Amino acid sequence: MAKVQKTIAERLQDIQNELTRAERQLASSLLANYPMSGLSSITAVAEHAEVSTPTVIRMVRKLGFEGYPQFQAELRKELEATITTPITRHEKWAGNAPDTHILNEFTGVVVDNIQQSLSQIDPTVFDQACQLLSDQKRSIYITGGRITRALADYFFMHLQMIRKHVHNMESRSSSWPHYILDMNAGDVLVMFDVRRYENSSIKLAELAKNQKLKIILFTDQWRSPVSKLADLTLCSRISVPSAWDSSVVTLLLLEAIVAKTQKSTWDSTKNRVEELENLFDQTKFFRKF
Amino acid sequence: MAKVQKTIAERLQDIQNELTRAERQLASSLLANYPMSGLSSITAVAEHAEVSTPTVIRMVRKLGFEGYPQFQAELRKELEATITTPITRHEKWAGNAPDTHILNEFTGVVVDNIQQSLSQIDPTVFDQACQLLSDQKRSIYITGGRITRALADYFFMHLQMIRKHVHNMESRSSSWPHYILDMNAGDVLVMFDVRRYENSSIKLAELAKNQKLKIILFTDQWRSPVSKLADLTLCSRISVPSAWDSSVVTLLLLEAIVAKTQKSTWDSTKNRVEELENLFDQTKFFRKF
DNA sequence: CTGCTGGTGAAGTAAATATTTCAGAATAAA
DNA sequence: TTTATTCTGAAATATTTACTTCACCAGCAG
Repeated sequence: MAKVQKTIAERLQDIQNELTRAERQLASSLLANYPMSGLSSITAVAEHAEVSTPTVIRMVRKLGFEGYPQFQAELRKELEATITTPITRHEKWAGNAPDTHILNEFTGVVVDNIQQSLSQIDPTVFDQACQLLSDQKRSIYITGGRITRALADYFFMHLQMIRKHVHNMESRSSSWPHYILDMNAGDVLVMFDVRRYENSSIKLAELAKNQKLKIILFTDQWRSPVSKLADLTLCSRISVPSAWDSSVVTLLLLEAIVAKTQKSTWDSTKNRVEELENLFDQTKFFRKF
Repeated sequence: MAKVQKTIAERLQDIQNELTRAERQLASSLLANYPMSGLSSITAVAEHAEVSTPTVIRMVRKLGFEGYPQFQAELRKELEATITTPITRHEKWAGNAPDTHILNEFTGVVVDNIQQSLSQIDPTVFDQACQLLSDQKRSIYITGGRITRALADYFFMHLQMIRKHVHNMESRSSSWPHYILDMNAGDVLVMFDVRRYENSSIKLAELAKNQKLKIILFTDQWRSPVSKLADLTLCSRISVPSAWDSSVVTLLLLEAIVAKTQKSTWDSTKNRVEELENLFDQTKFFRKF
């Protein structure tokens, strides 16, 4: 079994007696508030320990590094390993596959994306979005682009189960004027726009703003230009090892919004959902199991 | 009481809207593994984010620092405060929300679903599915149910970019005979069927079997009855704290399949994709940024 | 299409950091 | 005291890093 690499701190301790006076002075200064003190420039480190810069270099070489930058890089790596243990890293997701299998690789990145996206989301924005979508006095209009069409459909279908007045806008921008004609101030426009941002989106957002609509935008980490006009923007990380981007995080957000909206409006929507279930049962279109 | 100084991460979040494209790209790169990525030289940071060094300086100035070294010093200070107070265990997904917030609850369950689904997937089944879908001699037919319609559409759109002869079957079962008429032995039928399994799915699967089609089925952990007829079955865990089920894991599988299929057929599909990109460029329908 | 504006990075410059050299200080042994 | 040896930092040099300038190009208003 491979020997675990010693930390720089340990190595410093080990070679203590091979060090000269000035070097020991330096070492003790470094260990004093390890490892932060090693992250500044060689000059700062030398001054802080009250030794000369050549002393720093000589000692670093005794540790086996080629030069100060190499030493510093190692220190950074060490530090990174220390602070990034927030989640137990799954080496493998698909148990039977080697961890180089695309399933494992892909899944790892997606889970990272989830974590990072979530950590950057402002929960009040999320809550406000749910708030707007629960308000039955507002009509909801949903629109997606080439890629996000499917997400828009999915969201539409679920919202439709929860509440009235949900409209799934056609993709063709020529059909938008008809929708816009019907929109009232305070209505909500849900837009999806991810990279290869569509020119038409901006136009639509502007029209909607003129009608005093509230805009909820789902976009990627680089933010569609629509975000300047949107009232609420929710960003997802979408890069994965693939020729195309991932929609997983966005879908997760949509489902979470549906879950919360459904919970908060359960009293008023309970009947609606039950009726729907009955209708499906009656058509014998679905089997129970 | 004095206002607590915001962290650089928070400040970066705050000014997102005032940032330009390249700057956002940089900000996102910095936040990606914050704060370690900010501790190397300006050159390294710029390269890592794939922007130029002037962009780094400009953004750092927008944050109110005089120059990069000042920015870096602040980061170090922040990091020092963090590591000397190791309270920062990541119990939460959405950083600012309490862990009882639905975002955290929901996300936790979804990530569990991902892990469990993946651990139960046979990678050879996954590989075989990719294999079938890469084979340009076979036509592909895709069909989804009420809930899974959006997933089917999403999959269709991506496969269509990769290869020829992909067909998105209408939902109405009355239209299926037309498709079945065109199917040849060896063609592939991709089916989606999750709970509240649809009666019509079984019928379609039987018809397809008669035509000697290969069936790839996406279903839930309890398995649609179609799985008895399917050649390859891929199951996802779908329960979440919501009135409805989650499609996140299924979407993840679809994207992974697309990624692998695209990679394995890249030589032959490269031109197809590039041509497609050109067409989109020519229609000026999308903007570059 | 035309001329603007603002964002961007290549290239050049300034400033620092890192490294080498070397003279002299400190130490130890004769 | 000499003499050899080792250690040290000032100063010179090499290398990187930080910053500035500017031409170019995309996007956009007219």
